[in-house]
Amino acid sequence: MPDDNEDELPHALNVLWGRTKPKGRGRTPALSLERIVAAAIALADEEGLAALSMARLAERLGCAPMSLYRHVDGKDDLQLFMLDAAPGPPPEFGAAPADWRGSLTRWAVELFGVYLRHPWIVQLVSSPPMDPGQLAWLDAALRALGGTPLGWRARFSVVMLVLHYVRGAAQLSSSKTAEPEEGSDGAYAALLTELADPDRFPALARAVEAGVFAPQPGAGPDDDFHAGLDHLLDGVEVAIERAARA
Amino acid sequence: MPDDNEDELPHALNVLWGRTKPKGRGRTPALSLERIVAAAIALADEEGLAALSMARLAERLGCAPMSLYRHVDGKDDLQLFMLDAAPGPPPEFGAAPADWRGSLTRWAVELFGVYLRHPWIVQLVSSPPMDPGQLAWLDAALRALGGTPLGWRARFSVVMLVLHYVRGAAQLSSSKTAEPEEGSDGAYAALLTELADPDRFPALARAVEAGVFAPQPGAGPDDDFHAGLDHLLDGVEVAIERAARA
DNA sequence: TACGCAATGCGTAGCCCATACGCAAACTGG
DNA sequence: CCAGTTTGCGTATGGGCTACGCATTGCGTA
Repeated sequence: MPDDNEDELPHALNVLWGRTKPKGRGRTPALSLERIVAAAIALADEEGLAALSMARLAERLGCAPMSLYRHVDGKDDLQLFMLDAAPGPPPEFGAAPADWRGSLTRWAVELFGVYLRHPWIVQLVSSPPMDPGQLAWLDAALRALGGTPLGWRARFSVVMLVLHYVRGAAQLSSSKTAEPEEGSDGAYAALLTELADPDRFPALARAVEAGVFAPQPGAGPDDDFHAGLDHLLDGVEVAIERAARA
Repeated sequence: MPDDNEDELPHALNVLWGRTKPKGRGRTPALSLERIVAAAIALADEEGLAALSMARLAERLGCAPMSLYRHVDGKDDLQLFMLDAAPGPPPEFGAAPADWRGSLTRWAVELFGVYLRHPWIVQLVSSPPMDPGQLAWLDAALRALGGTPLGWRARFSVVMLVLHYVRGAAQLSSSKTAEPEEGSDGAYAALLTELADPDRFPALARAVEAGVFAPQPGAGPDDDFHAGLDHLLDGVEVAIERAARA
């Protein structure tokens, strides 16, 4: 693995961006980077990020733990590969779609779906994205705003706003879905009812009393997400109208 | 530690909410929960969450590793205590402040400061908050909207929106600040310049070209945060005006 | 065909980590 | 002074990541 130094980059990036030697002389590989990454993603999806260890991954692939290190520099590098591959391609729209709000909404909804299917992504993200997979999503979001009068800086700000919201909402949604077996929100609501002393937390007690944390009768789990997203995009719309008048 | 079962709660919560036995008979403690939590917070602040291990924490406290387990049920419980203690008290304002926007802005800015001083908080949050420390912040944010015509459900949605944004912005800001020694953003900008192929990522390439990722000459690091927050609150304002007309 | 190079698979071993268990130490009320 | 109680902590177990080096396998070439 320590073939070239090329940079101080995490090596996963050198591979992801195609800085790789041709190499065709040696033994035929029984393992491949793609298989390793796919197995790692499947394992994290099924049993959570905490269950992802090199040993368990090797077991799932039917190879010895140390064999993985021929294709991956270490666990951190493996996670970089996972972050690149898991989201898949972003939604498609032209360079300057007429309906920025619809495009950005579609982008947000699809990304929300990705995070719900791979909850570990949110826990893993720590540094700014530098891999092709995540940059493609970033580019798509910027393109959704291509028809607006916003400057590049404002567009980026808007995209980050939406991105942060999607991540937060997905994290909240997964944590409520994943834990107990049955009435998941119900447990949290009951606990808050007991803990929210009206003298100490007046507003919270009123909110609990109003049933904010109880599951909505006629609403899916994505309805809260859509409501918040609409608030957010209302603010973006204000900014766009303001920019159009300037 | 396994004194009462009281519930299926993580034990840290039983302590935080005052469900504790008086106990005054035994050996004088050389360690205390407060000292342990404070040392753990300091360690995570200085060397990052990855450097927080029971052994290193004990070393810092001058005791044996296993001594910690007399006061804490395990590492997870310790982290619950840290999450409760680290934020400190939220900003104060009355039950229904006249200036909701100013109040919520102050709340967001202070929370942003908390996250910048304790970057590990964002990495640690996974389940909905149930400790007094975090609930106090939640209550304060709900109170900031006390004078608006929004319903409780809408208020909660707005608070979550702001919370998600603050967390995301703080995570981005810390990851850029923490890594290299000098021109931190510069490195990311240079890398993107090299990687953002205009054919593959047209919008991203244009944004890089426009200097979006270069550090602003006459701007502090919080300016991006404030700009995004204002967009967001513009959207909240739209919702409030809409609710007032109904 | 036979040889050597290149690249892979993987066994061993070292270090760090969380923590169950049980005993020794220290203090207090009677 | 003793019994009871609570704390401090030594030992040991099981798991995790991974540096290192050797055996294995296939290709290109003579």
